Amino acid sequence: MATRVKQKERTRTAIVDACERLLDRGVDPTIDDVAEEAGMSRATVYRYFDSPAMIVWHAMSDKATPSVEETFEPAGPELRDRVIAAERAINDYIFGNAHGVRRFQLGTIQRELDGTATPEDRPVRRLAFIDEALSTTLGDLPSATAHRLRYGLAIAIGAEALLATIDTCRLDEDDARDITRWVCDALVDRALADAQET
Amino acid sequence: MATRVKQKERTRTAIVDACERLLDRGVDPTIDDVAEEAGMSRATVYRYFDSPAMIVWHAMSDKATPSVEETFEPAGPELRDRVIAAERAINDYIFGNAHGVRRFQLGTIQRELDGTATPEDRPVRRLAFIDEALSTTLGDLPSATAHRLRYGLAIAIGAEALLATIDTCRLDEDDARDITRWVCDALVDRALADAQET
DNA sequence: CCCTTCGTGAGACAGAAGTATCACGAAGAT
DNA sequence: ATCTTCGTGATACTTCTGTCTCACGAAGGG
Repeated sequence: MATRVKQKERTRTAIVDACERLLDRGVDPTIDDVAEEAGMSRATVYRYFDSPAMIVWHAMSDKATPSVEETFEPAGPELRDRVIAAERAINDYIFGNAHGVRRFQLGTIQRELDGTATPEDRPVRRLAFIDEALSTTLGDLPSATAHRLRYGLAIAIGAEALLATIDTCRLDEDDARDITRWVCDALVDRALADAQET
Repeated sequence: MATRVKQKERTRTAIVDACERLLDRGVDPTIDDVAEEAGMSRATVYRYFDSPAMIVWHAMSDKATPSVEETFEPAGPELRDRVIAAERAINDYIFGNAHGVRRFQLGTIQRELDGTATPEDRPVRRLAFIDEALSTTLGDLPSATAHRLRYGLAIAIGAEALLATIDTCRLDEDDARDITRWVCDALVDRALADAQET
């Protein structure tokens, strides 16, 4: 049935691209800003996105993030090294783009409050890195342990750890990074210990 | 020189209380709503708070949370038990009031983006619980280890862990809680191991 | 008890969010 | 080639945010 799919796709992309350009310029875009930058009517933008926060959310989702390949290229097969490589890659990005990350997080929470959160609509980026980190060891871990490690790491690697350490506890960045590394390492220890016991 | 301190205090409290009542009624209050509920002028409310999010933030801060005493009353001196007690108390509250917690978090992030975040303006609640959990063992841990454990736990116990597990990774609540407990336990293991080495 | 100070109320105003309506014109079908 | 469908532009309107001004009146000092 899908009518005028390409046209809609082009419009949607144009909106998100316009928003990205505005974000790069450092402005906090309103719907009007995005509409003007994209060269289209306010009404059209509203047909695609409910709120400015949602456009920003999609624009940030499309932004360049570190690549999984480059991250693990220098890493050996050791679980500990690979996890630390993942921590470094993701948290370098997160802590280095704190402002944009917070804006993105604002969108995530708003989606949840609106009830407009849709599970399938974006893959969780960090999980690609975590899974790659676990890939060499996955066979050696009980599946329950692998599951706990996967999502335990997801708590310590990512935007939420930034919010907890920097924004809430008001640690400085070096301190925060030291702690996230320590947490990741502790989770690896525990996962390996769980594996031994079985 | 503080003039009319009590009057200002009364007005401020009236605003926050009005906001709490509205939140209890399930509405997402606007400034107008709060002003009407508090029986005062919009202008007055604006004199005390920059945005609706900030009123909500303060109202949520004042809401009843579990008490430190009750939480640790049944716990022994064992670090592991005390940490798990803290995890249960805080995360029971967090996961049980997810909606309000998300709204609160919205305010926290917005403060950070606005540059209006003020470190001293609220104590970080979870740290009171974490410190009470560590209190019996603190002498046995190197200070660097205690520091890492304190803030490592702060990542796993609290609103941000809810955001990471439920909202971002879309785990169900039981799964999420199992993982936060496992993370806390792993951090305790690692802290005790660090202490041994020294 | 008076008088200054200052918190408050009332209302105007601008900007942005968000909704609704209608006409236009290009995409897709026959 | 013609007709229908539907995405878009334009525009008006409502609500909320956030700022500002000015007059009132009670608190607190003399």
